[in-house]
Amino acid sequence: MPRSGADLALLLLAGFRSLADAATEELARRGYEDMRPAHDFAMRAIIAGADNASELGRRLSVSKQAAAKTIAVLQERGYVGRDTDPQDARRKRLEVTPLGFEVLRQGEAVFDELREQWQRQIGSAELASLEAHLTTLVGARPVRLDAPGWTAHDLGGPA
Amino acid sequence: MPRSGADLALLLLAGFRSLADAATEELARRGYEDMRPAHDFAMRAIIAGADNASELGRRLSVSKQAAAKTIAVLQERGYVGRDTDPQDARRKRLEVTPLGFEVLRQGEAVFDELREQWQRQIGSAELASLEAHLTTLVGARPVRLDAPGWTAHDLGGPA
DNA sequence: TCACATTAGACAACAAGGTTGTCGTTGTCC
DNA sequence: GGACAACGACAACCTTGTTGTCTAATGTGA
Repeated sequence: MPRSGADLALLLLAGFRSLADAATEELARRGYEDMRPAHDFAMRAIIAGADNASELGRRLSVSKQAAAKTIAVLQERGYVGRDTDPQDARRKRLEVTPLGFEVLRQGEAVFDELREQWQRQIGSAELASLEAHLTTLVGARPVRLDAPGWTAHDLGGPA
Repeated sequence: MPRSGADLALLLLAGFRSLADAATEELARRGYEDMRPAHDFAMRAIIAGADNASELGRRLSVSKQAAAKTIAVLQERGYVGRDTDPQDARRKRLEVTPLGFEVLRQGEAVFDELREQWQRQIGSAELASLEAHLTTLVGARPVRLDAPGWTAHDLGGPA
């Protein structure tokens, strides 16, 4: 049982990686290779209204150039489409394709399965309370997505 | 309250980032700029016996070349020293310097403070149970540090 | 209406932290 | 002694970020 604060941090990271790695693996098994959480986040942001690169960058707290790179990947794989905005010739309007929606749907299903596994392991009430407590803690000191950055190395994993 | 598996994953990530960001900020405030969790992990591994680059790579589930790069940074900042091994001329023996130990000590103090904050927020018993449950879950499906990599972008933050 | 500031997106250069592959040197084992 | 393993160094490259600069399009205020 961890006692130090550092152990607690590591535990949270391990929990996240455990879920995320399993999800990525399963998604790859289902034919969606190289899907990464960031792609998921980006697509959701696009759906939520960030329909151009600059806006997407702002939503993800990332430079517009970085957002453009992510979009390029997503577009290459057919998950998002892009066409010029009739209202503003500077903009390229983004939209998630049916294939993109399919990936999102499957990703959600995979995560839900993983959560059910956890529920079976520690019990429904316990998992719910764990989530509730974490929500309290995180809510009290909200994640600063614009905080100093973390890289794969920081997070204990190879890239 | 989160219900989906994806929300759970995000919650864990948010928890980690919340702690880690706060710790890095505080450490920077105390004069240790550019300290990253990876540096901390690496130093601990060195202390735990990974006293050469190849071994450090293995412990961190990272290539020996990547480990060497991390060591170079740590050495440059005076946190670790290196000298040739009298027993084996191929090896360069690593050792954490007093300055390195000082950073580790302060890092620990910072994390412990953060943990205490959390304890005050949700209660000692609750935090302990959260940790215990997470340990169970993570232990049951151990974090694969050699799994497909996660980058800062994946983790929702800029680099 | 015209000048000026702002914005979108493209492109280039670079940083950090990884990867693989190669190589020379050193150790170990039969 | 010779084959093989392992250490560290070096180089090339990938990914995901970052700035900075540029052009084209748009908005705005005198």
